[in-house]
Amino acid sequence: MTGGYKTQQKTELMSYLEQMKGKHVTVNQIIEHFSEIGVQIGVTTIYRQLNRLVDTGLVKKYFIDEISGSCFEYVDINCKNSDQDHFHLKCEICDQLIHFECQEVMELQNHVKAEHGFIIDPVRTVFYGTCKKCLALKEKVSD
Amino acid sequence: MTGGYKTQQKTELMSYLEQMKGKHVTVNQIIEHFSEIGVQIGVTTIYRQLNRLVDTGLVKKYFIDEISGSCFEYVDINCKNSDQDHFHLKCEICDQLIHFECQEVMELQNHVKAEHGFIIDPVRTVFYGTCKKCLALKEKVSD
DNA sequence: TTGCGTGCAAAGGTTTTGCATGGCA
DNA sequence: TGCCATGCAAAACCTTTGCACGCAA
Repeated sequence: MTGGYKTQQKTELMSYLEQMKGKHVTVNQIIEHFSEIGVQIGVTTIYRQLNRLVDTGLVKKYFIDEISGSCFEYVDINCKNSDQDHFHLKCEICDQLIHFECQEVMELQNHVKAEHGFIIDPVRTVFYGTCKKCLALKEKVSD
Repeated sequence: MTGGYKTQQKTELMSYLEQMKGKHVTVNQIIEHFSEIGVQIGVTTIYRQLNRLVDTGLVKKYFIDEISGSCFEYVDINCKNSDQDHFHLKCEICDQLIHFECQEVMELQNHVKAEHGFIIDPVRTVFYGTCKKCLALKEKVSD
């Protein structure tokens, strides 16, 4: 699928990414993880594999201001093909990924297409913000 | 307001940021600008002042993957509550980043907050998809 | 055997820090 | 005068690239 040869490093990396599905992972986290479980894998390899995965669309790359360096996230392919019609909300505090089906978003999609000529891709678009729980917690603290 | 002494470098930087209000500015752009108009200002100073401005909330810092390095944008305090919030559209084909102010998105934001208890963060959220030009090109090709 | 994958070392780029100097109040 | 701001140089990062070696097919 990804092409090329099958190596231990690739297998281990994919395994970890799948395990962390729905959460963002930094290169440092990956390095630490492999260090902990005693798997030998070079930084260069991690970067190269991640870039390849991003190119093929299996992994999404994004930036978060509090964290130095970029984050990566495994994208579930099954999700990709089955239901095109839902979006994701992602809480920046607890990292929870929320499946999100909502008529209003569909309408926004139509509006943006009609008025701005832009077609929004639901698979890649993630709404970042603060979820219910974390919001409640936040308000509690500030009291 | 910003505290500290008033220096030529600070004044020049603020002036440029205000002039570029509503647009993203990279450190490189700032350096080039001052080089062009013949104002002496060190890179260190630019970073230090920008960080200070971000801390005070006068400037927002963005991380956008298509650009190496971070982006900064002056926030007009007067408009902070009205129409300062904008989103970004990013074309997955041509990589263009589009500033996007739209009533419908604000409404969606309100809806999601009211119905789903989730507060969408405009700074972090990017709509991925296909822009007008690339869409036209796509359709042309498939004809 | 072929050629991709790996990993070291080095380079490239962005941002921060140490420190001496200069400028504001 | 006192202290903050500046800017050079160097360091600290993150990421990519060159190259030789190893390993999958």
